[in-house]
Amino acid sequence: MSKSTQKPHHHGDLRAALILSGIELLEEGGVTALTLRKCAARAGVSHAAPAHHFEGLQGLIRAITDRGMSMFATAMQSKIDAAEDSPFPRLYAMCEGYLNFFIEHQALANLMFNQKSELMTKSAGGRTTNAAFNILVSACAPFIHGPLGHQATEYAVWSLIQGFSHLTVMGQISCDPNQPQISVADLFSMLNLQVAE
Amino acid sequence: MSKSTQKPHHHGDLRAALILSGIELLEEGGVTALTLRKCAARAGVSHAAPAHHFEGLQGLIRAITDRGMSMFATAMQSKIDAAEDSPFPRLYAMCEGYLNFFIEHQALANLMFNQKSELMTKSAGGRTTNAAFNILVSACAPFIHGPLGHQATEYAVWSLIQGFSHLTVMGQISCDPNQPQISVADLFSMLNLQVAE
DNA sequence: TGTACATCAGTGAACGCGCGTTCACTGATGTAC
DNA sequence: TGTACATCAGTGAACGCGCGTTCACTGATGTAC
Repeated sequence: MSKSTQKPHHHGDLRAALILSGIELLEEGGVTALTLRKCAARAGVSHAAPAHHFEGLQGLIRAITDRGMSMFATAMQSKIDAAEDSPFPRLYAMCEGYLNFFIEHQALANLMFNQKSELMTKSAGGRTTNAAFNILVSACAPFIHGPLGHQATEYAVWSLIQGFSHLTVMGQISCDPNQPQISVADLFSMLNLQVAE
Repeated sequence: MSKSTQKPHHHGDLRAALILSGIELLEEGGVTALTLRKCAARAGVSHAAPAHHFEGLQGLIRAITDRGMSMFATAMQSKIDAAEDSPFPRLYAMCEGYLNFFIEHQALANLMFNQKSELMTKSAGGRTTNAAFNILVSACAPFIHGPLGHQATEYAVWSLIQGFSHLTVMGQISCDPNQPQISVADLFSMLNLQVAE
């Protein structure tokens, strides 16, 4: 709450600081490096302090996941906003945002996508409270057609970019600059997409 | 080595037993449940015994990964062997083996695919020592064509089935029996594949 | 075939470590009057 | 404006736990002669 330039004795926003510290730890040392004690140390408080803000390590992880999801949505949306306003460029921009997020926040993405959750499962209305998945659904919308409907398109696009991002980050798909690098557009040229009339 | 039906005092094949125990622990409790002490207990030996067979926990994890890769290759190959001997059925069979392995060995698959490794990175000749990836490459071979060559086809197929398997296992893609289930064939009908002449 | 000996796999006690959690406490903040 | 008091965030010592690792040991196995 405090906007004073003096560092208040009562931290001010320890909760946010702990989430940030947690993300840093995650990115430096992977999920095994994420502990309450280390987060507290990095935020400059005693190791017992986090108990006032989170329900154990699981609570912190939940908060980090939420923060990550919002960063993820932002990464995709800002790419889309910078793209030409037509279906293919928007789709590719979304996917580039997806891939970049994985590259820039590898361990965080790993944490987010290695939890059993239904954060991204659609409700009957096709929407969810998860902003990131809604962005993906919107980017796919112009391409929905055929007997398989939206499910095939969305799952194909999602699976393709999820798998590609994951394999890239894990070093399975060559990042060697001497090798010809495959682009998102090249990858998606393999997909049978056309703008529905 | 011993094939005697009597349980020998010197375990006989403790190394293999520890790998098996490790896989069981993994599948029961995820990667955090995988410890040397628990593996030893499950294999019925003292907790110091594994040190004679593995270089620490990392060594055990490496051995489990290797075993997992071989199970993974077998899962795909046996599906292919049971399929009609033509390109599409073989490709779909490979993918079903891929998906089934993830479903049946979730935590093991997770462990295998969340390591930075180049196990599956192709050498210049397009082959690798990894049997699983060679199976995937072979299944893709009939479809290679166009200016993008083998890379686009292989990466698209691999990314698609990897993403789909991962998202399915993580519960992101609905497994609700009331929802229309999307099949591997439906998914791959979205991919622009044709048998090269 | 028998004996002596080296090798090797597994034992069990002990160690230090980092972890999450608890608890009485302190000191700053906010509020009632 | 001032005082009394409740609330709340952070402290620091202490706890028990499971972990990997070490080490002297034991007892079975394999080998040389």
